[in-house]
Amino acid sequence: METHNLETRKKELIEKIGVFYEKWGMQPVPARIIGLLLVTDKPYLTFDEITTELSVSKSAVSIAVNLLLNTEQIEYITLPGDRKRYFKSRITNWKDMVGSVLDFAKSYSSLFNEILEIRSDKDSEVNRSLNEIILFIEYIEEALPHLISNWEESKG
Amino acid sequence: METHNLETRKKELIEKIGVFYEKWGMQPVPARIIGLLLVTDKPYLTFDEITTELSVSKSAVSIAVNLLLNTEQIEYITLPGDRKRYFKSRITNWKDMVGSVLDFAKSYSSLFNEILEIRSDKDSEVNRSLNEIILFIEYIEEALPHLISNWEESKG
DNA sequence: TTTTTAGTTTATAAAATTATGAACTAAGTT
DNA sequence: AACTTAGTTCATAATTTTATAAACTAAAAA
Repeated sequence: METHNLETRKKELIEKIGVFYEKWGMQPVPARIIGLLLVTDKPYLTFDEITTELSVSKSAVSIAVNLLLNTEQIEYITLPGDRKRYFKSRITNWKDMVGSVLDFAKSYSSLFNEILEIRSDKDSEVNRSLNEIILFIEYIEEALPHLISNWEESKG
Repeated sequence: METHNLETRKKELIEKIGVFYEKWGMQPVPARIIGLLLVTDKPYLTFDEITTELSVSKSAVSIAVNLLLNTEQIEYITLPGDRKRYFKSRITNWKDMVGSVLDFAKSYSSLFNEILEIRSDKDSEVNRSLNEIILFIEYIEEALPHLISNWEESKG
């Protein structure tokens, strides 16, 4: 199989994407795999292509790929009579991401509820703010589906 | 000054808050300071109260407190004729946080624009998704101020 | 002027994370 | 049956992060 190397500019962008995701707590190798799968023009990359394009050990790729599969950030297909897995980014399922932002907001909300319960100074500034945030998150939770469907409509 | 120790349940909640923030990439000590300032009933805590409540060294508190001040997550007041700083959580300014969520979305958007520019396969699935995400973020950016003002109204 | 207070800075130690190579597995090929 | 492929697992090494103690600073108090 012809192994066509990515050019320097693409490699640089992969590093940049890597740093971007690292800042949000992702590990270096998974972050660069995400970048690689977004930058490459090939619809799918194999395990081996990932190791060679990123110059990273098989073990690192193995661990990273499984992490990204578990967190549903990448997926793979297989071809009949071919043991290799063909990986691609799951960015096409980006609407799920919006849902996970909401899940994040809700986990915040339930933590804040716990804080409210333990505080005895019931009418402090902090209590008022925590209450407001909890209510605002509920409001967003309700409004978001409408927002999305409005957007879907607006773009036809 | 009377030093009233926090009870076990509050200490446990501070650890839980700490772990919550750590999962989002925050360092342990800053994460626990955020928790402490949310859980305590005192309106303000001094540097020294933070070190003793969290059983953490002065240097760790010094570094953490400055990090949290720089990222505008806490603030402090001073009292006349008193060299101590009195720290509190900036959670009361939570509406600014909503703005920073948007900033985050915009930084995502500009990264995705860079990816689009470098890709040659202009009508792939990935290109369509990246484009959609960029447009959706623009839409949210426009819609959010209205959403907030509607909420402000609805709660009177 | 000396001491105390309220921190900051720095060198170092301890712990956790990350990456690697080598050995291994399990399926498919020759 | 031996070999190759497509990975996985594990022990170890390298790097980074985090925390500490101790020395330091700058202002205020005694």
